[in-house]
Amino acid sequence: MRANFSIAEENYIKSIYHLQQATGEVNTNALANHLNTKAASVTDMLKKLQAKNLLNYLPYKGFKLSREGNKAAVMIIRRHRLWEFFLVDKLHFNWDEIHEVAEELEHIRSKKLIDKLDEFLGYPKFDPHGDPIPDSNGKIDELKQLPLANLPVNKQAIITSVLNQSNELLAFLSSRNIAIGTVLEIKDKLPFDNSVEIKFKNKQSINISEQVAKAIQVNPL
Amino acid sequence: MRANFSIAEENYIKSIYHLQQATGEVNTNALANHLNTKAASVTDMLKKLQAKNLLNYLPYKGFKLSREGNKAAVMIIRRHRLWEFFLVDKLHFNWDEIHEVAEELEHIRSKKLIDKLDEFLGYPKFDPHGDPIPDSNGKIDELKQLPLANLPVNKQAIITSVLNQSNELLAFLSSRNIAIGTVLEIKDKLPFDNSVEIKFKNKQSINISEQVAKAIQVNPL
DNA sequence: ATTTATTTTTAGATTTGTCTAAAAATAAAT
DNA sequence: ATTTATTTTTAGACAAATCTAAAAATAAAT
Repeated sequence: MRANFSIAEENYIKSIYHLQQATGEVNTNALANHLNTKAASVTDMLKKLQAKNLLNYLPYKGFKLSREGNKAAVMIIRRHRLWEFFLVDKLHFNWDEIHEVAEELEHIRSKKLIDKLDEFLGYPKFDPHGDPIPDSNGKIDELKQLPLANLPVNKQAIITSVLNQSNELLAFLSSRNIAIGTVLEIKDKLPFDNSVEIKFKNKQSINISEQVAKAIQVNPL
Repeated sequence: MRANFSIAEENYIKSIYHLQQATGEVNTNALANHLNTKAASVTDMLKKLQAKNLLNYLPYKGFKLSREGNKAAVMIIRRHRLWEFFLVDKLHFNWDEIHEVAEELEHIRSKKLIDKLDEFLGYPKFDPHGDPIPDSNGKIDELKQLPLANLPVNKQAIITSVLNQSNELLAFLSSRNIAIGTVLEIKDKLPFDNSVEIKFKNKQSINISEQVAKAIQVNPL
């Protein structure tokens, strides 16, 4: 059966998914708050999602996404994150400007569009915030993101995001060819200033200050 | 005042614009037919557009877009055609697959998104169907499209579209570096087979058969 | 174990965009 | 110039998504 949900339904599905991920538990009020709406509206929609088998919902008891609802959520998130990647990588948006626009783009439901966009972008694994992008089958690289400063020595990792978005830092990183997706490992941690000696796959090594190493988020491979 | 219309409103505005362009006159039934809806629904929406000063509407007498409505229409068309260009040029969609998707993308109303997309695409002047793309001020290169076969000798023109979408023809054209946007002129028309001798801006000349010259649509410069 | 507070759901109204069926205005035809 | 046909508009209903206010269920507190 062809999945085809309204924009409102998709926003609920996505919010439930995120709240489940973040807190394990979701309740009506939390969801209403997250969606900037009222609890009564949430109840109405829960019943609708239940009727569509996207949700396991027992009045007053609680609710969570069904297997099918989960699948739908993952595909919405795939669309959102691919568009975010596009906006930053191709259109050169800043990281703080993309969310709103991606929020609209994510609702364009053409499987072909998204798969072709994915191909065009080079099958990126992480969006500009470092969150993993589900593949076309809905598989997600589970991410255990940590600051580069906390990465064990000699453990390979991939850069997934940078917390500090200052132009100075971004310019510094780009001058060193450090970007999201760069693979590196720490060869040494220098105790007197907490700077780290990192080595790229091309064997080149450079030294990074503690502040920078804390801002760079990585995902161990 | 920030223009912000619903998707339904935008679809009406766009349809009225297109029908005005095509036939000069629009009436309620024609618009209902074009939008795949009913005349009563059209009347309702006309009143709403009138209230927003997008339309000059006199019940029973007729209606047409106001200056402001026209401006809105042009911006919607700009979005639609830029996305169509993107789909073909970047994502390699075929020309017959893009309309539906562009129909959805056109409603994402972020001026910044569209202007950045325009820049990314290299400020294209024509969409893949050869229709002109309005610039960010709403200015349109008015198009008097004609088959290359009918272009006068020694008159420069730009290729705006190709009628026949067969793979063979597209392959032939691409092997000769002929594409949408290519600037050329006819140096000679050979009467015995109606083939034409065309010359590119780089001074190179080749011969094109009558069939091909009829399929290539150009816009005189 | 009641009372009190919180959370969730119902009941009923509202807005947007649509519809059908009937009425009103305009156009065409005898 | 009436009658007939066509077009357009009104009137009233409906579905989706939302809201406020009140009721019901559950949880917390004395």
